[in-house]
Amino acid sequence: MQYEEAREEFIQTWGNLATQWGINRTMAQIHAVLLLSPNAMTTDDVMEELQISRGNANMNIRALVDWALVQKIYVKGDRKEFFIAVKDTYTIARRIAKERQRRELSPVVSMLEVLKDIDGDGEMERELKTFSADMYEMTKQINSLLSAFGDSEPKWWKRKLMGFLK
Amino acid sequence: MQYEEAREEFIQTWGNLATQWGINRTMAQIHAVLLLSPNAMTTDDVMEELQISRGNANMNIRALVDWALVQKIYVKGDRKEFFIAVKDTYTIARRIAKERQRRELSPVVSMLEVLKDIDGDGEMERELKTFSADMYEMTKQINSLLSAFGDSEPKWWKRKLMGFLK
DNA sequence: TTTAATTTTCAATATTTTTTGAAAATTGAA
DNA sequence: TTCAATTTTCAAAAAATATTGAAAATTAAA
Repeated sequence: MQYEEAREEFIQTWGNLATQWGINRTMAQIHAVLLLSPNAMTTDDVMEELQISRGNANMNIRALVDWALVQKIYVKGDRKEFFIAVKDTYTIARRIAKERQRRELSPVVSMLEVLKDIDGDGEMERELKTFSADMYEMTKQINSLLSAFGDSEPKWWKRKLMGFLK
Repeated sequence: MQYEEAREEFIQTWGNLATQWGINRTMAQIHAVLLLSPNAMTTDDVMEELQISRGNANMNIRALVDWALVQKIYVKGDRKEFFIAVKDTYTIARRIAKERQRRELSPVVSMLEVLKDIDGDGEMERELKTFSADMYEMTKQINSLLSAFGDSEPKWWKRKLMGFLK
């Protein structure tokens, strides 16, 4: 397989994936472009590469910086900002997990916390209470798992994972 | 907190969550309604409850059945189809994990498999190869983890999770 | 069979999300 | 300071996604 074809494939797949995550396609494509670039890139480089507008590039690069998946670099003698992606795959996974935990899991945990003690004792009420309690227990466990992952070093995590699967 | 308020809160949060998962809001809201219902419901019940059209209800209920989150029930003496949600939280989690694994992880694994052996040995090529190989290793591990989860019983999983977090 | 109840499909419409691009704000060199 | 380079914002436009509702298909009782 030729380089250009492979590169294109990677950028597209990464983008498609993202849309299934509620992340916008362009954000993921920019991430892909930066991941594959050996050098830091400017906003203009990204615009040129993906044929997108300045506003779009700017907003999505910023989102990537917020997610800590991309770092802003200052090159002396140059006014422009340069960007470089974090390349370590475990770090990437941990940061994505952290962000998703914050956006997805946390709201559920808060909701379930409140739902556990609603008034009444009819069939409907019990259905809601039981389900909330069960869900709360599981969600907290998943939450702990993700926190452990987010706080630990790649080496530790790899070892744990191996042990888990053996 | 009053029952109706709690119920509304649950349905809304579940729906919001779904949009961040690339699942449509209505599908999740129907799921929520069925989860909280002590009895099986018909398409008309769901339409009435969420104030949505027949086409919408039909398509999204079918999607829930495809995900194995909802079961179709035949009540004798009644022409209508009834639906009931799977209530066990670990089963729900496993089925969602399975579906997401299929939709999200699998395409990445296939892509990375192909990308590992591209032509050339320049800086760009090496960047792509190294990254693909790293990513492939990690993705396969996550894949194994999810498979283990999907194939195992709640009891086993709970125990494993406890052990992991201790 | 026939027929009415029920489910499914899908083109048209509505809604939501993303993107653009130009104006406003910011930055830092001179 | 001033001013040009650069970044950011955001209203309007475009694109993507979800919903409607009525017609077509299916189903099962009579």
